[in-house]
Amino acid sequence: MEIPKQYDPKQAERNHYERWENQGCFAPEINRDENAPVFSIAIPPPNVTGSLHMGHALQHTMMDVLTRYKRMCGYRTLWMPGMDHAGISTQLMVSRELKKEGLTRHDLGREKFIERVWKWKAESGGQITKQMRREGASVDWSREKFTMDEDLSRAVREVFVRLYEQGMIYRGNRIVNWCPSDQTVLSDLEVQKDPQLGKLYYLRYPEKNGDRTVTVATTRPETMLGDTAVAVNPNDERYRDLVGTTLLLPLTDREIPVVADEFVDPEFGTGAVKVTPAHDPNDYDMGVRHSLAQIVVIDAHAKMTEEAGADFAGLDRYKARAKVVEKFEELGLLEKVVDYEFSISKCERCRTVIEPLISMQWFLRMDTLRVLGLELMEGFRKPRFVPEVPYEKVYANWLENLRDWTISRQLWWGHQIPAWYTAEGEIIVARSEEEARAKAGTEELTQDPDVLDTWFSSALWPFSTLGWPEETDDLKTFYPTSVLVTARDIIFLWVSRMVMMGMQFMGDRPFDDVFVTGTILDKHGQRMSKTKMNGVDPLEVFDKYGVDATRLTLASVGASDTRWNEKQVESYRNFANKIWNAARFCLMNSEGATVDPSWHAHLVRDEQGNAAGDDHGQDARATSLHDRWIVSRLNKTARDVRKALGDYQFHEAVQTLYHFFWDDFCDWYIELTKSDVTAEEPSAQRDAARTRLLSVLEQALRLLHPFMPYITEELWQRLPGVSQEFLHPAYREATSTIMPTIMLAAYPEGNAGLINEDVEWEMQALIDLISRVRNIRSEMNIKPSEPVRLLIGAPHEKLRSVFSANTNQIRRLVRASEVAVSETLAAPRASARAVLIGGAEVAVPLEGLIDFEAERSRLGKEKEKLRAESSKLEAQLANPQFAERAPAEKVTEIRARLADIVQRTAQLDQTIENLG
RNA sequence: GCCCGCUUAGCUCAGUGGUAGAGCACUCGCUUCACACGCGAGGGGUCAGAAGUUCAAGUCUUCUAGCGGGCACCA
Repeated sequence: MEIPKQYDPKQAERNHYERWENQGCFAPEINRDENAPVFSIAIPPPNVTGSLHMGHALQHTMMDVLTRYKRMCGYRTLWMPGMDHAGISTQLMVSRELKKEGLTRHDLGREKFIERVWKWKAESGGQITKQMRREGASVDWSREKFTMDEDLSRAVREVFVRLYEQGMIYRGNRIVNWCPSDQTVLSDLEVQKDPQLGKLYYLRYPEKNGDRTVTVATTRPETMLGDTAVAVNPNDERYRDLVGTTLLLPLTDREIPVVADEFVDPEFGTGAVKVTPAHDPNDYDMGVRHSLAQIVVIDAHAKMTEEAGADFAGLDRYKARAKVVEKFEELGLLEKVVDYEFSISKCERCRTVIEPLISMQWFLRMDTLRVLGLELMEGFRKPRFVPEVPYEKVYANWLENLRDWTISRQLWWGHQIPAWYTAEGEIIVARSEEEARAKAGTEELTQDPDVLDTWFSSALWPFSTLGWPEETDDLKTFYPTSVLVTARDIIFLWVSRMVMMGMQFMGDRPFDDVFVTGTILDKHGQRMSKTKMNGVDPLEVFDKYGVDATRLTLASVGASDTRWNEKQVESYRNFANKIWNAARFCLMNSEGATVDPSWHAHLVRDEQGNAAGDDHGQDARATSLHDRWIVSRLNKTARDVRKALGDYQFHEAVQTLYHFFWDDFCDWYIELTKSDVTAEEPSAQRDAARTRLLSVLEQALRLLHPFMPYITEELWQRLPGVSQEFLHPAYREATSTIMPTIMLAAYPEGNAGLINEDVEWEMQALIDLISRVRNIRSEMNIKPSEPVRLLIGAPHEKLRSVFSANTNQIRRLVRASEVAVSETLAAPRASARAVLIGGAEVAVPLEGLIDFEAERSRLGKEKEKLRAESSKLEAQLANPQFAERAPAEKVTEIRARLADIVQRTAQLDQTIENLG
């Protein structure tokens, strides 16, 4: 059998995904067990313009691990894939393409432009779907959804109409965040606050009837052209007599009042605030409170309007700023300009500085929805946030201070708002134009040109993708979904909105659990971002180290932030290679054997802990200590992995598997079984050992599969004897005609009856013996090729039989020429010795080789370690309160440990004395 | 200003009251018939600091320092 010495991930990655997908292994229908429990995940839909980044790879890995794991456990699993239409980004992308052709979207017109977007999507959108196949993501592509699909669009219209009819959606002229570059309104969440080093300008406004001036401070002098008042705090002594008086607004012929408002902080600036209701959210509110005029001096392109006066009309906002300052200076009304650090609102996508503008938009009232979202957190159907701290609180905090959500966008790409206007300006909200005409009783209708915020449709994702508003089987089966796996920054944007919409329209939470992943930072601890150019491309990592190794790395990140560490991927690449070579060894020695998943069945212990058929290796099936031990280890591993995954402790699951495979299986089991397995002559004993080895490997591959789908499938397919019988019963019916696959094999159970602590203790003694002798060899500088003799003294009868039964293995692993086991140790003076578990001792006679000084120092170090531990334990026991208050079992444990150390110390002393 | 998180081996990180761990890096020795992406043996930690609770604290409480994040305000 020719198997390369090095694992080639690319080859395995090419071999299996297509078959999995084509054979329908990802679809829930493959499970024919009517009573199967259900597991479902709705993918946080990636952006149609996006391509895979580390954050996706991280979340997809975790979702896929969970999905594959649950599938192997026999759940009816659905991981629903899809994308959102990313209104602004997509429109920008296609507009940029048009620009290269010398066109704008207006040249094409709305309809042609939308066609062009669909064409773009078909040709270059959705890179992520291809990349997800590379990741091995076991999503059901037959159900793939896109937020602009007709069925999802219908759900959007339905929700809009219902919310409107309930009075939760309204249209209003209010101050909003406007992006002068994208020419659309943005929600609060699409606005990014950036720190900025700017200036604070102190401007003087003269009194109408008097000689005084009032100084106001502003970062935006150009807005003074739209001022309609100056506000002071009602309790501010300095300005009390000014309240109610009139000021002359410079550069205009306007007279503005001084008003008193609690909002003004007397401590800040001059304590007098210019009020520009049309261009500042706080001023807008003040304007409403004092019935001030709203004078629009800046337009949608951030240029000054006619209202700003002839000198300024048409100027860009920054040019106007300079000009205003210049004029104030000329008039002697500029008191001072100081450097000032503040934060400025920018468009999250294009980084243009936001212009607060008064504009007619659609809003979703948040008060009722907020209550739904908060009530859920107190109810018994509350989603479990993992980690609970701090995300449960973050989520609730945000809900508590929410402002109404601006849901309209001045774009063409998106769900056009299902609202029509009659010639008289009456608003008709309907599911379709026909319905609108019927409602209005006229044909003369114009549809609102705006579209809805992309997140409006994303908020419906967990149920719209399952067929809502129809009561489909999918909806009944898979809602609520089992878990949402997502990044921190999506909690507000998406999680809370999905919860509110789910509660409103499904009457239930959209997911049972919310797992919030950590963030992968660059090696300096900075967030990866396009602008910083510090991102690591997951596809490059796949190419360099393989998908499976990358998945293990990502799964280890868990819920806390972690710096990207390529060395870590390398070590998992090495792990994959280790798996490959372990399998290579098994396969190279597999003649005469086939995998038998139930070979260990006779080892199951009953409730009293007695092993059925276990008569210490005398059984015809001839299980050795290491066979019983690896079965115990394997079941413990399965149990621990299951527990870890149940708690979303991916890192712990990976560690457990890594340790089991490398340390237990490779370093000990394979090494201990080698002498049986590699026998030249065929024999029943040899083939039985080979069968056991292959069978353990097969179980190990199943354990690893959810994390490392490719290598496990690649190797599993090569195992002799794998068949339909290996699959979980739920899949046998549907898969009778297809090739068996490890992804539908039953996940190992972690059977408590197969965990045997006595066996583990005996094995530990054997491992201890071998390690101690190896340590002696190394410390005494004995050449690896030089055989040694071992004299073992073991007062414990059980251990004597363990050592005696394994003399072959011991000889092999420590290169011993002879292993003599007796009750008490009688060794020549010139021996190196070690004290072992269970009161046993080992001596390695080293006539002429031993350096007595070195040996004394080696034993001295040993004793020092024991002394350190015993003094700790003694101190603990010396405290009378310890015995009084600590649990009895703890006291017993400590006493036993101390007794053991005392005994070992005595043995060591004896040994040192014997050295002379 | 309010809230939260982090600080453990040289590095990256695990560790939910009871013997301080892993990977990488480091030292020494090995072409041992699965694997040098390997094998064997080692060294390395007053768990940021202080005080407290407890029989017992890396783990719980409070405070301090440093780093990071979120929210509000920012005239």
